[in-house]
Amino acid sequence: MEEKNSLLNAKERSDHRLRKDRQFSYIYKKGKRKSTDNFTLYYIESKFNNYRIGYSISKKQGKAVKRNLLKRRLKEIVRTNNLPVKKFNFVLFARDGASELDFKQLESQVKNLFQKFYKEEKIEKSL
RNA sequence: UCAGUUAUGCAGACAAUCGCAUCGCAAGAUGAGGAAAGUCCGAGCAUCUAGAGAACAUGGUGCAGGCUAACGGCCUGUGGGGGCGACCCUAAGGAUAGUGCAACAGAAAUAAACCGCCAAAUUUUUGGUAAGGAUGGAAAGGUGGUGUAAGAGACCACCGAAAAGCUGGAGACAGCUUUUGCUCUGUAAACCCCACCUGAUGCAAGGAGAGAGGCAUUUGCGCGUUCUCUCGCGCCUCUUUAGCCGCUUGAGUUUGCAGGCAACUGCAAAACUAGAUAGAUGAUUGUCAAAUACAGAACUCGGCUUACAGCAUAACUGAUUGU
RNA sequence: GCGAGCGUGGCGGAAUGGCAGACGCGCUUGUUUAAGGGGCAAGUGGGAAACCGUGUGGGUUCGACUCCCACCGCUCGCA
Repeated sequence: MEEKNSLLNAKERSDHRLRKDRQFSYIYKKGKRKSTDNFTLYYIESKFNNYRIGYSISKKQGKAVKRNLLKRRLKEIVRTNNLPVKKFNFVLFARDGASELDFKQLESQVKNLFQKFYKEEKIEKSL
């Protein structure tokens, strides 16, 4: 099993990222979702013993610098708190106003969002 | 000291922990901008089956000379405009090559008599008159005089305009002289004329590789159109979502010397390492007076335009006070 | 990244360089009706006024929605 996974993920990088448009559309269409004021989390179960996450930030959020900064901060928050769970795929969608928040506000909102997800799926995980 | 003009520079640094991208066996090394932006111009490069010349078409540029690979850029000047000044702004060829347009107002808009003035007749007419009024963005050069019935470049002085000549300058143009009639409204960011330039499409180009279909045996095809010349080739259409190449060292940068008023050029030396593809720089803490503006490479250069916190430096101008 | 187009009342959408807002929809008032709907008539950019108004700022012109330049916003195409 371990071997099979490593084979399947041979081309994947170590950062557990979703990158293909097809994967995004699939999760938007088939997945469940949870929301806070500025974010929506789409998620779906996966058959692999792994997780992957994608970030979506529309052009309405601002110019390139603002969008890049927001995405970096989201990636940092997800990484340091070890939020995602294996056997799931996620899309973290930033809604209007998200780029105006500072790092601490972002962190509390994203944590909140994942807690909602844990509760729904009955996953035991403490932050 | 106050007010101002011009030019230039910086665009956080260092340390610690965790994390990202490229290269590398590894250790490790390197890792966004002055505008990377807008995509407004000019090129390289690639493809359209190759190239040269002429004419036309299309689009563009527009004071002169120079710089440049090139430009609609830059420099030095000329004319015009603004400022006491340092200095700044300027799409600035041609309106006697032709055509078009100029609403409303006004008597009349490129051609004149509405009011007024003068004369004659005489009770509402005729003739003269562009000085004055009124309209307009624009009304037949302007001001003052002579003159006259009243007037008028009809004549005179000064200013202005046009043409010709001479002088200076590389030239744009400037200065001077003479003559002319003051005959000649504005608009070319209206068509246009003149001079010069100009094939199209953009790395989502395209290439390698892979695949499918159609036409056909000497006609056909080959960069907007036509013609001339030299040539070439079986032709046409479509797919390729993943990956590979294109993908970074260049008309480049810095320093020194030399030439040039300058833009810039020549020579010598030195250093050079972003190349991603859901697209790499973040989080936390400490120190510096503070770290905060505009903002993120996407084939590559040269410009232009626009955005911009906090400063720093140099030269110059005007005013005031003191010596 | 590259390319193309658009911007005028509340909405759609006209307007040779010459009174901005034709025309349609909507809205308001009056009238008709027992009432509503419908019909008919009038009005409808902002402002007390001066005046300002065609995305914004300049320019050309006597005069600009229209021509030129720069910027802003929106839409579409190219995988």
